Amino acid sequence: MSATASESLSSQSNDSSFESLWDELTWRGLVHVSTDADALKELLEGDPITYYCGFDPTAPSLHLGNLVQLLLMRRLQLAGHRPLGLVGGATGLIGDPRPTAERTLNDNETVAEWVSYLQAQVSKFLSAEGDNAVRMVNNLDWTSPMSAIDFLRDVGKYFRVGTMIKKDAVSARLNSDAGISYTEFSYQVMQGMDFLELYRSYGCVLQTGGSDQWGNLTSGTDLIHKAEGASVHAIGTPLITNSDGTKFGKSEGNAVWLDDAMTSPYAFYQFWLNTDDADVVQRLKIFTFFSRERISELETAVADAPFRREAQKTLAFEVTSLVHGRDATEAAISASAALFGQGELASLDAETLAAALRELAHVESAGDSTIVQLLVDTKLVSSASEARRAISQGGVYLNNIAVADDQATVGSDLLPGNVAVLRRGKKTLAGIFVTS
RNA sequence: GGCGAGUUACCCAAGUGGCCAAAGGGAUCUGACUGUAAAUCAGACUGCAUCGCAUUCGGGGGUUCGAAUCCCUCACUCGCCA
Repeated sequence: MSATASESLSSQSNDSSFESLWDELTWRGLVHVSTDADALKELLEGDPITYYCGFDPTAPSLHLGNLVQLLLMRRLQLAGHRPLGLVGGATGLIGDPRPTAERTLNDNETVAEWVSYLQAQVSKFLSAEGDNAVRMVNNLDWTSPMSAIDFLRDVGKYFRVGTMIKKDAVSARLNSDAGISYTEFSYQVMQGMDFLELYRSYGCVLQTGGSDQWGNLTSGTDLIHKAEGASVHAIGTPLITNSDGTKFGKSEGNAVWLDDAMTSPYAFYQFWLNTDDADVVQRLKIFTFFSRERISELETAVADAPFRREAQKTLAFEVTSLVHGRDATEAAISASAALFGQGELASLDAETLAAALRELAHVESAGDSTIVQLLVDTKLVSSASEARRAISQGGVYLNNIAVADDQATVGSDLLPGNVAVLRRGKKTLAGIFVTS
């Protein structure tokens, strides 16, 4: 990821036209469930509080679902509150129960490595300056020294199994064929313990997370209530869904990652650019710092001139800049313009074309490679059979010309700079750099 | 510990000896229509290859000319009873 974080951090602000931060958060649709709303509203308007949100190292990078949390944290920080960024070095070793099936355990070294990656990513989205600078914590630090006896006596006693099995995540698993291991069953206890620890060490009184984490969030508030007699708070953000019912945050079946090595800035930009009309306003509210006035303008633009896709373009620009920085975003836009522009590919100059192709999946190849092979090499398809199938369905294009023959090669009909653009379907592209 | 039920392709789910590479639905992909949108309609959807071949129905072994389908065994899951 680029190092342009501070530049965009300093340009961010909450919308001052709202009476309170709470009103803005609810307007943006960021609150799906919470503890007592009136109390929370009052709390957020008062003196700075300390709050936290946890991220488990289940992959080498955070993804778009996590971005919702990061931006919520940032909004709270902008209002003067003090963030704790928790990366779950301990909880990541246990595994949060998914509704469908047991997780595969990752080994300690892998998890430790992922912890360091996630810490760097979280840090990027929160300011490290001022008296409410972000502080990073790792639950391995207080979990690891604890003995099993201490855990069961000091923490376990506060947890009732009846309550634990009623949590959605657990009951879903108990009612499924997959069942649940004691390991994952214990997850909510560990997360509850985190909140208690942060309450004691930092005076942390608010935890945020996805609504699918609600059971884990309340496990913390309940524990603090019992162990310390204090009332603390939790906010659960909604699950972001697409209006057509599909899962948000998937591109070509893959998760959209924040790490530019896992999802290129070009692919990231394209993901946002392809947002449905029906979803774009909601996305602007959640993923940008635009004021409600600005968002309202864009909403009008979608209604009046949907074909111009102004809202999508603005959204894509904003979010890509936020995550990858301005320079990478400009490059992604240039590449998009070159590849999806109205003009002939052949009329582009070699420099522009090469730069655009480097934003895509690309390979070097000899001129006599078959199109089928290149489709496979560029990962545009996953097998030679699929490549032939795609060609016979008329879904493969070389330099915008449909490929009819599955024996075809790149040939000599190249674009300036000895390159070719391979396309599958309407918008899945790859670059070919011909070497000989 | 005892008894019963189950494990099918990305997901759900049919199939109980040959007509099963395996019904149906969802997801996904492609085409048409479009705005690099949605909805709709059509097609595709194990792999390699020119009718064909190879591998697949939890793992392993067996019966049979032939098994996802029958037998043995191991693993895992669910339920009831202890």
